[in-house]
Amino acid sequence: MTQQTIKVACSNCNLRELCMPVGLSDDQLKRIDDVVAIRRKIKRGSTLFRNGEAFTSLFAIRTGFFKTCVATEDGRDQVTGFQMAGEIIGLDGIVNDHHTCDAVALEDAEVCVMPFDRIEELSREVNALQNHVHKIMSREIVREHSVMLLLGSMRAEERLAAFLLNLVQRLHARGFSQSELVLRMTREEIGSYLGLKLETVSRTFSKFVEDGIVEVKQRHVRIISPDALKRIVNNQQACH
Amino acid sequence: MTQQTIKVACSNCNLRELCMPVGLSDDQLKRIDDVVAIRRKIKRGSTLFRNGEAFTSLFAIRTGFFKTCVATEDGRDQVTGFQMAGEIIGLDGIVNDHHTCDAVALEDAEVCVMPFDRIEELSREVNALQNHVHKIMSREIVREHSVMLLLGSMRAEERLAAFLLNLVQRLHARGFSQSELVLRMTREEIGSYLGLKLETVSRTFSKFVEDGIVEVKQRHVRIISPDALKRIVNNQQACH
DNA sequence: CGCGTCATTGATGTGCATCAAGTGGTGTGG
DNA sequence: CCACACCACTTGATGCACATCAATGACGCG
Repeated sequence: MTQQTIKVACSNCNLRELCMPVGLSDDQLKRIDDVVAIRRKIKRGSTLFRNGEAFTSLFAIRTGFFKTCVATEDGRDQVTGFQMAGEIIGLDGIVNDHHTCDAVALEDAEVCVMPFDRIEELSREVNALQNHVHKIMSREIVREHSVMLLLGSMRAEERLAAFLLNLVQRLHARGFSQSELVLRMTREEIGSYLGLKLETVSRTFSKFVEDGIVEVKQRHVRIISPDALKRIVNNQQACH
Repeated sequence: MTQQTIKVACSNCNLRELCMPVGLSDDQLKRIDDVVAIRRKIKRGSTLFRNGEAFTSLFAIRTGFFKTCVATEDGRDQVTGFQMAGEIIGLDGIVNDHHTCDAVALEDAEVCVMPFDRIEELSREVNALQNHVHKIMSREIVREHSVMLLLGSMRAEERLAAFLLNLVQRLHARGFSQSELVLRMTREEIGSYLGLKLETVSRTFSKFVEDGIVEVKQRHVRIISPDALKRIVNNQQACH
């Protein structure tokens, strides 16, 4: 099992504003340092947790990129999300004390391990932490609403456009380019997330290239016209 | 605005085991009574809350049946869930202090209003309540995962079969029949939830009737062979 | 260099959407 | 109490978006 542990602190972590509530006192921050006691390294392709495993901790992604996926007994599976630095995974495990999906590293990754009983304990005392936990879970619920809207009512082009815009927006919030990105997942994984087959994802990319909306070279994508993507998502005519 | 308030208590509510944590002391129960201070009646067709409205409270459904739906600017919308007695709605509002979906009563309904700041306050002191809130939110996340799986990878028959089984299972947990149910929503609303058009929902119902799996008379549905429905969901051959 | 993985592109098939007509149940007002 | 209007639903005919099947091409790695 690929696992390695490192002791570290949130108080001087540059992702703090993504994971943690703002406006904490030094004392509160130090107490949170004690909760986030350990880091763990995950090799590309291996799992952080699997469906059925006991739930003990939430994980804050420090570096790397994950996918989460659910499966049915008959072998169908579906990517439910892609997660990047500063995002929290493992929330699915709270309700039944075991995980109900797999979390797979799409590149070498490092996560902060946050034992959930410690989080509950501390959030009873630090109001900002309590509210922060609630907001993180609510945010995930709202995100999933928008995925349901996408899966239930959008066409292939709209889905891929929404996907690209969402990805680049989250990367931009982390200091990356607004227009260039490197996909960490395969066409098949994108398709699974968007409810499409990989061929359809590939064809839709090609169509966007033809239309001059993006440039694609393998997994490198450059968005030439974000406005065109937005118009596609919003189901509007191309106005040229 | 259709709104009427009534003062009541959880401590003698017959839905308590659905909404509330178990194993509370009398003292803790009494304090929760103070949080769940008022009830509100909602007429069929009117909204409990709307997208954009300020979020202040969660709602526990006491009687009646709701749908929640999200919408895009360009007019598309999607039912994200159907909720019945004992279930909690409004979780979407926590993250940004305003609601991001509409909650519409599909029949005359009554809800318990639970101001969220009071919930946070009390759950700092009552561990069981804190954990209960976390579990409710996690359960919603897991439920949405299964809807994503449904929308992303199931065919029409599988979707409708899964929908019926889920509905009847929840009704059964509330003391209703395992085999008979009355749909509170239109074919169009079912379709919106399942990512299908109303005609497809209707045709799929007809197919199930032809196959002797269910009887349908208007919104009255009797499930003749739950096993056949399960086989459809699990994508198995009809065995005989 | 050769193999495996991932991606692209074309040809064909199909499940569901769309368009359209008709039915039945319900509520309303004369 | 009946006639009418309206809405939800059903069913049929047709079309289309995406799936499926298949062949080929581009990297990357041992």
